[in-house]
Amino acid sequence: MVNFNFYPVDINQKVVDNKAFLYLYGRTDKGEQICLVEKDFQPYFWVLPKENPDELKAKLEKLQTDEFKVVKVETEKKKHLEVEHEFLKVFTDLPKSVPKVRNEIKYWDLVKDCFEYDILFTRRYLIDKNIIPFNLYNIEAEKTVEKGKVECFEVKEIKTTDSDSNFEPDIIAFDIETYNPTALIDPKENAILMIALYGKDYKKIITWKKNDHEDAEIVDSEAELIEKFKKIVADKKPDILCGYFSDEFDFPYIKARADKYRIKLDLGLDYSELKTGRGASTSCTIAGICHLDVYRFIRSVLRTAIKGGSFSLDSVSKELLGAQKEDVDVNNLATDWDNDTNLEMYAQYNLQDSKLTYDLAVKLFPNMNELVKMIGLTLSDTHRMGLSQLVEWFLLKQAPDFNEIAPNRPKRDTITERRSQTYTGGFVFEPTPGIYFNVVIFDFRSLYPTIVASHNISVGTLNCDCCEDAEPTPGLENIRFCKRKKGFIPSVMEDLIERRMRVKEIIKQKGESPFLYARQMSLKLLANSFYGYLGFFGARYYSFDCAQAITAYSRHHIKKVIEDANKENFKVIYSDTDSIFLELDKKTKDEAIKFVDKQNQDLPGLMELEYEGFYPAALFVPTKASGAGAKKRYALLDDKGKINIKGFETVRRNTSIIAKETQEKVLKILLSGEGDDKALNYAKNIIKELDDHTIPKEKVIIKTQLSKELGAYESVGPHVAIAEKMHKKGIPVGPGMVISYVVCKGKGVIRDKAKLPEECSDEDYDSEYYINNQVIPVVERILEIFGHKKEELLDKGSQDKLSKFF
DNA sequence: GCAGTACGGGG
DNA sequence: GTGTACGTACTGC
Repeated sequence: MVNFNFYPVDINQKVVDNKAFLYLYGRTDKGEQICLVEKDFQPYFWVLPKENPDELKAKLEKLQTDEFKVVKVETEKKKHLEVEHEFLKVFTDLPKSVPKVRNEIKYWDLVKDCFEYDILFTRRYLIDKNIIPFNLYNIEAEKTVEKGKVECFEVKEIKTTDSDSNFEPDIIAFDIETYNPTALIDPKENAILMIALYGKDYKKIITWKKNDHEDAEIVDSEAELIEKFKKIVADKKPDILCGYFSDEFDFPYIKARADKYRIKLDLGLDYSELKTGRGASTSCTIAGICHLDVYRFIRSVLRTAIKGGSFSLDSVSKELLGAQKEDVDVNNLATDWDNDTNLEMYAQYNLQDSKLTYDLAVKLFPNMNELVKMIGLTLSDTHRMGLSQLVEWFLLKQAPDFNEIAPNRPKRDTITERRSQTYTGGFVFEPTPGIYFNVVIFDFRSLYPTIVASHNISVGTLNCDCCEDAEPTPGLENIRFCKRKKGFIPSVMEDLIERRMRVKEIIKQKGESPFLYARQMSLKLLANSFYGYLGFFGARYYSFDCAQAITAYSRHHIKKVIEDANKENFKVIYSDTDSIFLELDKKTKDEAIKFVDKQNQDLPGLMELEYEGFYPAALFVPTKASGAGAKKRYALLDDKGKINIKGFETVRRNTSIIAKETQEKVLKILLSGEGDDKALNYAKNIIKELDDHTIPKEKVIIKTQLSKELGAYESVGPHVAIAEKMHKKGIPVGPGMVISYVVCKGKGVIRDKAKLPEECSDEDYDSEYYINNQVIPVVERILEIFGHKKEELLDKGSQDKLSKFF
């Protein structure tokens, strides 16, 4: 018997001799990578009997076929949605028998329902044993022999430790560059030219042509490059191997090339091969090593925190690291590779991408670590989860502490039904379009979470039997919540809010650290996701009435603030859900702050109104339809002179550069007080330049991606028409390729007028199209505020030509 | 207005 | 594998 301290990192399961074993990989506190084998955990699920539990128990105990077997049945008192019942805990021989047994018995007369039959075996184990990845455990184990790259121990006991020591994972980032003679990405045809790896005190670029980069290692062929990559991963033994978009690009690409050379990509610590997901949205996994796709985490969890709108490595790095990619046009790589030119430059570009990925992983690790600790699943699982999934697994993790059995995931028809139901959202006070000066913003801190906690909103407290005469939810006569007993969801919510308040208190006293910041952010993120979760059609704990009650309470509270503000002669100009914009008019900033303090004395429980800030100017635009102020579309000038644009046309790839530039410039002119005439003239001038064709065609190119084979399209969009033209000219086209085109003069629908950029000159583009469909739409509603009509945007010279469009 | 399709990230 | 995205915006008809 041996005893040591251990940080779990990853978990796997395997069936050996018709028994399911669990393999917990990780690192000892001495830094050795090892594997623990658990042989005594049995798969199970829950059955709720209809009336006669003993009869059902006896029948289940005898259930056995060639395919599956029930090995044990236990009776246990558990709660389901806060109501106690007698449940049967049904153990099966193997994990895969669980769904089989469930399918066999679900229509039995004695069975009312089955629960928790779709929780993956490895996740079930982590939750039940309360094993939290990256926490330190004391292990009693016995040395055993298993096929693998690391030492193996059979677990006898796993004990929690008091240690607050933080696990510091070894992280390696990687990135590939591929041969790209066409715009088409094709792993069947095109080789991997370089792989860069970057870690703490480690950097290397592997390539198979002469390269003068000081960190380059030259091998003889692409096949050797892949072997070398394998060897480095095996030698460096990282806990985390990360890439950027590597779930859907780097790893599938490497796998495809390895298959071509019949190289086994046995990166797993048990020599198992890299598992690539098929199609979009699936993950690539390596046994024993956490494959972290930094892009997935950013997209799924940090999406609201990224202001730039794009999740590209370059823009995310700029925003989070203040660093950027090398300024290299990777489109020339194939040509340069063929000519043996600039290869050192590409090696540096490759290395820089892996460095940025590494730096992002290190920077975001505290956040991911906090989520892992709250959710209690591996980083590999956690970092790919969306907010609803995080809430769901958080609840699944908490449920045993409340003796709760979780509801099932909804079936297709339930989802359809849920999707069709709608209810009123937050309160919106529509702004009158215009420009305002000296604006103050208030907002409720964590509005929905504090409502859930303060008003006891939970599936099990909804319309309880014990408080029938309690006051109903404002505006919802038939919805009220228990006043006597705190519900499951409000309990965990209150815990989240209070934990966050404690962390913030520590930050106040001891100063901020990345770790404390990450902890409070993660708590906030999770708490804020509950409301969306309760109203999400795919949720186990879906509750239409709870979701609806939350917004009803929010409307009630914000309307009260607006009323009070108006009474005190603040001018409310806009309000949406949890925020209120006021024009100070004759009032002062101090008076606004005092108003907030007074409001807080009246608010219940954990609810709180905050003074968000002061803005010298704010601009609201009208909607197309009503002419009233559009919600969530405004631009602010802050007291540092910076312009914040909210909710305006997000610029996608298929918008021309000229449209984006014009909109930004017009807003800047208006907010900085240079006057609407100047803004109008600016826009007019752009329109004139488009009409005169003095704007170069580069600024009017529209780019759209081809998603399938040419023959597979039922409807032919402009980019498909162009792709067909390219195909006829002998240019290879296929799925994934970005088609650039310019809408040119001519007759018919847009696809008839689209041309390849190189086939037209600055003179050929259709000014009318760009003026009417690209530039005017983005500026007209802004200028409308000042009474300027579309027609004013047009110079006399072009008036005739364009008048027919209005 | 509906249905079908593309977007994202990567080279 | 006790699994198979997702929410939004545009175009064509």
